[in-house]
This record gives sequence, structure tokens and C-alpha cells, in this order.
Amino acid sequence: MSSTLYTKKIALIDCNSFYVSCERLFNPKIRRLPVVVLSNNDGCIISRSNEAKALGIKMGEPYFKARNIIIKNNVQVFSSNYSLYGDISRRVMRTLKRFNSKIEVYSIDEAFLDLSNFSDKEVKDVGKEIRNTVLQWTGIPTSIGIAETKTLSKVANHIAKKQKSGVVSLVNIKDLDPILEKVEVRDIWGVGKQLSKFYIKNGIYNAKQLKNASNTWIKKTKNVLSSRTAMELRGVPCIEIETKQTKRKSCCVSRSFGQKVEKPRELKESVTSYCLNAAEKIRSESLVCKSITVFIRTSPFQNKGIFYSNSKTIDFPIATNNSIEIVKNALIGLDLIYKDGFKYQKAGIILSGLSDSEKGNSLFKSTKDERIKNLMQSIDSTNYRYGRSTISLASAGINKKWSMRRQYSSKIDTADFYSLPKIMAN
DNA sequence: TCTGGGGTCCTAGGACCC
DNA sequence: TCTGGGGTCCTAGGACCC
Repeated sequence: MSSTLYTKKIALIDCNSFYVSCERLFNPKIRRLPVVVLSNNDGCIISRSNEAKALGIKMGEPYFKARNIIIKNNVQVFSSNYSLYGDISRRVMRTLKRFNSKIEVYSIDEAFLDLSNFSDKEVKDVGKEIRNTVLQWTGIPTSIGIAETKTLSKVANHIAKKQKSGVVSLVNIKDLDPILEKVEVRDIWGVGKQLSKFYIKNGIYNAKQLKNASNTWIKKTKNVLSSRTAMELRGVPCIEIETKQTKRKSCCVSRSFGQKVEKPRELKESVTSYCLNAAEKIRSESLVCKSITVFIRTSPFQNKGIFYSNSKTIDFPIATNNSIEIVKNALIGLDLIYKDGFKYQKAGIILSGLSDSEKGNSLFKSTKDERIKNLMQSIDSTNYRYGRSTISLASAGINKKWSMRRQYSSKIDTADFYSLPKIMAN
């Protein structure tokens, strides 16, 4: 150790109530009102402003259960608008990259940033500068936690969320125990419902206790991931920042229906359009898939009537990203699992065994493959230019009665000129 | 009436082999 | 009746994350 001034330092930058903040960007009138954003199909509450949290509206709560509070308190409700959130997210991440290229975009609203190149003394001020810059350039408020491991930076972030400054650094604090003691075990990154139940049963209630628990015991009774969490609480980095994006291994498209579906034709339509969607996605990442899984299910929440859920996986002889072939096989699978007389609530498909489309398989390349590739390319570029599903397959349906509810959409699309919001000067 | 969607990784257990 | 030991590979399901 040559110097204690330049220890390893990781910042976790987390956008505050991200989806709500995005909606507020284009709608100044709701900046001081309680706001919630709903999940797909307007099912659950997935983002809440502080005002909404204060009203006791819980994360993940079904919308209909919170409706009374919402109406009574004039809570502003929005359907989710992922193309908008994705766009704002990219702007935030671009801003963060200016501070260090060693960045891991962890989710749509979170990133780990390596700040080891700054001295221990200045790192908190750097955090403040990052926060101010993001706010100024994108309008999105963030919370920033800085520490020597990813797990500790999550802890720091957890604390930062409750502080006005929004920035907390645990770097170079000799004794973290008084801080860790106040962090409940279920609030630790990597400790979910099952694990916290297990830990509590064994007398571990907070982060300090988990930090002091025996590593061999954790590894033996649970697994290596759980022991890594404990190590990281001790300040030993076990989880690296993943700067280069690894190609994904699967691609899933699934939706709940806007209304229950009984007709096989409508199930086929939905599965077809999910396939088109997924196939386009993997083509845009130059990937091919080895197999497709199709699944359908009835609602698990209604105990009247019997619950039915089934899936079927079909392998492709040669890895593919051909929409037509993917749809064809999905419909074969669907046929095998479809049962008459059920009210279906959800369907979906998963493309798995994804790999690079350029690598391998040259053995089976033919002029037919070339033609298909060209066809897919022109479909993608047309849909890109004129909007998704300009070119589709007949089996995807026209009316789409099954499609999801989005009753409260703000209809802001930063990629579409005509739905840009009009902002009046005053 | 109304309960999201999209990922990753790990483990246990079965099939199969020598 | 007694019924080895060790290895690989695959899959389903569980747990976790946001």
C-alpha cells in the first residue's frame, strides 16, 4: 500500500424516482404534486414521487388498490412510456461518462462509476459536481453513494437518498459499524426476501451483523454469491465494475393482456407480434437464437376457475434471427400448449442461446440465407423509419383487442416530432 | 373489474458414461 | 440379499436485481 489517499472508490449514481422525474421534465405543472407511474397495462405502481411516498403509496402496489388514496389526494397518474425513459437515461449516462469512461450502466436509472483516479479527500466534492452536472444538463435529480466496494456504495446510496445533499461517501471512514448497524439486512444489495428471512432466523438483523458472520457458514448454508455480499461489506471488493457490455444470453417479450383472452386466434396474434418484436431486437444486436420458448397462463390471482400455465421450447436446427421462422415455430409451440376453456391473462416468448450472428455457421450459408437476411434488413429499416409494425405479418392481427392498456400515457415521444410537447413561454 | 416486464446466475437432480 | 465412485452435461426452478 503506497498511499491511503488513492484507495479504490466506486460511486453508485441512482436517479431519484426516475420515471416520475422523466414525466416531470416535460410537465412543469406536476413538479410539486404527488405523481405515480404505472407498469405496463396500468397494473402496478412502479415509480412514486416523494409526495406520493409520503401518502403511503407502496412500491409495486396494484393500481386499483391505491385508487382511493390517489383520487382523494389528486395524485397525478401516468402510464409508463419506456421510449421516453430510455432516451432520458441515455442522456444521463452520456453525462456521467464525461467524469470517467470506466462506467457500468447497471440499469435504466443506475450506474457504477469508478472514481479511484480522484483522491480520497476530493471524492465527495466530485460526487457533488456529478450530481449538479446531471441535474443541470438533463434535469434529472440523482443520489450518489461512494465507497470502496459496490455493495458498500449501495449502502452509501441508500443513506444518500434520505439526505438533502444527495451525496454520501464512506471512503476512509475507519469504523463503519455504527453506520452498518442502522442498515436492515433486507436493504442490503443481494439480500432478497428469502435470504433476509433466513438471516433473521439466524439472528442477523443488520449489515453489521452480516459483515461479522462467518464466511464459511454463509457459503455452506447458502451460496458463493451471498458470501461475496458479506465480503464486500467488509470492504473487500469481490464484484468488479463491468465496463464493457456483454451480449445478452436471452431475449424475452411478454405482456399481460388488456382484457382476458380466450380465442386461440387472439393468442396467436399476440405471440406473433411478440416474436416480431424480439426478432427485431436481436437482429439489431447482430444476434441469432438457438431456441424459442412460448408460454401462456391464466391469472394467478383469481382463484375462481383453475390456474393454467404451460410452456414449450423448440430448438432451431440452425441458429436464426429470421422473423418468419421464429413466428412459425412459436405458433407450433403455442398449438401444443393451448387448452380450450381458459381465460388467458398473459403470453410471452423467450429467445435463448443467443450468439453472434457473424460467427460460425458458414457451413450452411446459402443464397437463400442471403435473401432472407436482405429481407429482414429492409423490414427493420422501414419499421425504423416509419414506426414499428409498419411492415408486419398478417398473423399479428390488425385490431389487437388483446393489447395492453395505457390509459394515462403522457404521449411524449422524444423520437417523434409530432408528439413533442408544446412548451408555452410565460 | 383491475395485480409489470426483462434480465442473470446458481443449484439440485436426472441422464449418461466409464 | 448385498449394489462403487466419479465425472460431465443438461434442464427446471428458485433467487436475486431493477
